[in-house]
Parts: sequence; C-alpha cells; structure tokens
Amino acid sequence: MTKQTDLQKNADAASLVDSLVEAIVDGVMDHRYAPGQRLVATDLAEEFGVSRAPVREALHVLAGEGVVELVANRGARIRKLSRKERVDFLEFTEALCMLGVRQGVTRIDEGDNRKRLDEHFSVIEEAWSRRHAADFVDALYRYHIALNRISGNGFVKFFYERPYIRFYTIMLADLAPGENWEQYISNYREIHQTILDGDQAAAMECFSSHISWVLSFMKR
Amino acid sequence: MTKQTDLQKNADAASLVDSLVEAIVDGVMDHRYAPGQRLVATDLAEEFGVSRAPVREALHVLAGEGVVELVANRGARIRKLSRKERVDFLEFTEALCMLGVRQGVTRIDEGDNRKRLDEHFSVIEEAWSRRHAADFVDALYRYHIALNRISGNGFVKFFYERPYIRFYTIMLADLAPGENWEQYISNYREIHQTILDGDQAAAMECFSSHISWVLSFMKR
DNA sequence: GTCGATAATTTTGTATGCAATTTCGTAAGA
DNA sequence: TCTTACGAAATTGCATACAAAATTATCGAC
Repeated sequence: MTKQTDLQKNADAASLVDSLVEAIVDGVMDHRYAPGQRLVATDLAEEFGVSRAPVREALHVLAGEGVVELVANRGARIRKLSRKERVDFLEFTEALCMLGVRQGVTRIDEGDNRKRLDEHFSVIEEAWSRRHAADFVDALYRYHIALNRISGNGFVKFFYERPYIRFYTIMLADLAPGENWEQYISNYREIHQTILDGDQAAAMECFSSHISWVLSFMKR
Repeated sequence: MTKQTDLQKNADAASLVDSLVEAIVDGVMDHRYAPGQRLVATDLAEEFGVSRAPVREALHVLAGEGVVELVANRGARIRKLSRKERVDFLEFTEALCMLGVRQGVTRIDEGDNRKRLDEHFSVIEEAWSRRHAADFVDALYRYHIALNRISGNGFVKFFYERPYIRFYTIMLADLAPGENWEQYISNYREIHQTILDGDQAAAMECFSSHISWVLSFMKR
C-alpha cells in the first residue's frame, strides 16, 4: 500500500526539490522523522510519488544545511546532536540573538515594529501559561526572528530562519526551560520590556545575564 | 579539447560528490569561478570527467551551504553579496568571534594553545608587512579558527569552518582593511596580547571596540 | 542459543535518456 | 537604432537503468 504524502507544489516557482526539502523538514519538525533515523531515498521517492533523483538532490541540500548527515555508500540520516552539541549550539545562537537585540532596540520605534514584537511576546506568554515546552521554545524562536528582522541585519535574518537553525532550536525544547519556567518568563519579560523601552545597554545586559543563567543550568 | 581538472579523490571515504563540492569551492577560492557566475552542470561534468548526476548533487549541497544560488529551471550561480550584505555578514561573523574570544581566553593556558595561537598571529603580522589584503584577511580568518577551536565550542568550530563562511570571509578582502592597515594591526596586536594575558574583560572590550571601528569605516 | 560465513536482498552511486524550459541568435517591423 | 518575435540550440529537471556496496537473511558449526 502506497501512502503518498501530498507535496504542496506552491503554484509559483518552487521546484520539486524545494518542495521535497520543505516536506522533509516538516517531517522532522513534527517528529515523523527522528534524529538519527535513516532516510532511504527509495522510500521517500515512493512516499512522495517521484523518482529518486530529486529526492537525492533534496537530501544533498539538507546535508549542506546540516539537517541531514550524508555518509558515503550509507545514505542519509537525520542529524543527531549530543547534549554538549546542543548546549554549544545554544551558546552560538544566543551570541547571534545578542546582535539582534543590540540592533533591534535602536529600531523599535520604526513602523509597527513595537506592535509586532509585542504580539510575538504574547505568544510566548500564552505558551508559558500552558507550560508547553515545545510551543514555548518555538514562540521564543519566533520572537527572535521578529527581532532579527527588526534589527535590519539581512544576514542574521537569512541565517536564523534557515531550516537547520529552526530544527536545532526546536531540539532545545527538552533542555529548556526545564524546571525553571518561572525564572525563564520573568527574564524574558524584563528583556522584552527593556527592548520596548529602547534602552540598549539595559537590554543587552538583561539578555546577556539571561544567557549566562540558561547556560549555567544547562551545563550543570 | 577537454581540459579535465583532477579531482583529488581522497583515498579515504570521501565520495565523488564530496570531491566535487571541494573542487568547486576551491575554484571559487582562487577566483576561477566569480560571484554571480553561472555554473552549468554539463560543463562541470565534462571538466571533472563525470556525469551530471553527481555534479547536480554537489551543486545542491553548495546551495544548502549558501555558496551557490539555485533557481528553478535556471540552474546554479555563485552567490554574490552586495556591499550591505557583506557588511551585515561581517557584523554577524564578528558576533560569533566574540564568543570565541570570550571562551578562548579561559583556555589559553591549556596544552599548547598559547603557542599555536601565537603562530597564527605571526602569519597575520607577516601578511600585514606585505600589505597583502587577501592574505591578511585569510590570516585573520585562520587566527579565529584557531581561537574558536581553543574555545571548545564545537558548534562554533563546525560553523566557522564551513565552506561558505570561508568563502564570504574571503570576499571581505576588498572592504578591509582598506586604507587602515596601521590601525588594524595595532588593534589586533592589542587583542592578541589581552588574550595571551588571559584577561577576558579586556579582550572582549578590545575586540568589541575593534568591531565597532571596522564597521564604522565600512558603513561610512 | 550464539557466532560466523555465505547468499539473497536492499540500497546507494553514477550514468544516460528525454521532455520541458530557458537562452541566444537572427531577422522583421516600428 | 531599438524593439519585438520567433526558431534553434543549450540547459535544466526528472525518470530510469545498472553496477557496486551495504544490509539483511539463511544456514551450519560449535
């Protein structure tokens, strides 16, 4: 029995390979493919009703992105990060977000930036109130996407929204906030407020000490 | 006449696609392929004496990496960064290096870290004395690779050494140091010294103000 | 039952074929 | 001279084919 997953071939110029990349990333996001799991080209081809060629090309894109690990003669598997790798990644990504904070603060009053950022923050609050780790981490991620866009650094925007950053970020849900729901939201309320206040020094200080705190309990 | 470029098929497990990726990146590095240039799969296939399939896969890896831009039905071209994009990229990459500095300082006395970092610095000095922008930028890049390795954050190491970071970094050679050779090396001597001294606060302060200075003259 | 060798099956890697699309050259018309 | 139109050539995207490698299954020895 062939269960064909629909490829939403965006009416526009999205190529088949692009659709496949997106479909596979989606599959990873909603845990249909688990980290470490092997991805057999033939199976995917059948699942999506295409030949192996575009599937392989999609897997190579994902390998370039870092979502997938490609070993010669052994095919592809979803990349799996050790605990240390995830902590390292968090440290890395937070250093980036710091840049978003620094530059975002200076532009908070342009256009509807303030309103938009505030909306994103309420999603964080909402996920927090439900104590839903995955949604919480996702909301934090989207908040920083918004902030990075506001910051105006095109490269940070480009980078932070790449599939594998999204993917790795989501994988942090089992490390944070851990047992620290209260402190976490409290920190972010302060960060958000200082950003809204346009106080760059305070925002960076807040965010920086939040990072230190998060890393301290993640590294134990 | 078919001029076949040698693919150095590393004796070990490096697949054909990997070799192609490396060969293409090398081609970009020594300016045989210019940013914006179109890469025709058939031509590359012929050049390397293979079929189009692995070439296409290599191009998809590079697309995932961000070295190449892939447009549906129009094939691949070497990614070209505008001036603003390059400045944004520099801002981005410096934020990362900041992390390397912060953590690297704390480990400067482990093993032969001090010696190795010092060796990398002398390469910077050497390129500086020749006033060779490309070599200078490359030496700076390698210095930070060494520092990132010392820092112990595996993700920063992994990330900073990816082909496209190397590629983009090299593309900064026409923006820096510009007319500012003297100030640039002077800053780096101070950065290097504070790192050797193990003075984290001073190192971060030095590096941070160096970044501000570089960006100020690049943004003009 | 466990281990190891061997055969059968699966899966990968690369080449090739062909239709669809784009690109390029050329010529007609304003 | 500059567009615009059109047809030929080039190029891409996807499917298919097949050899090489890896994986799994089978079977016998202990």
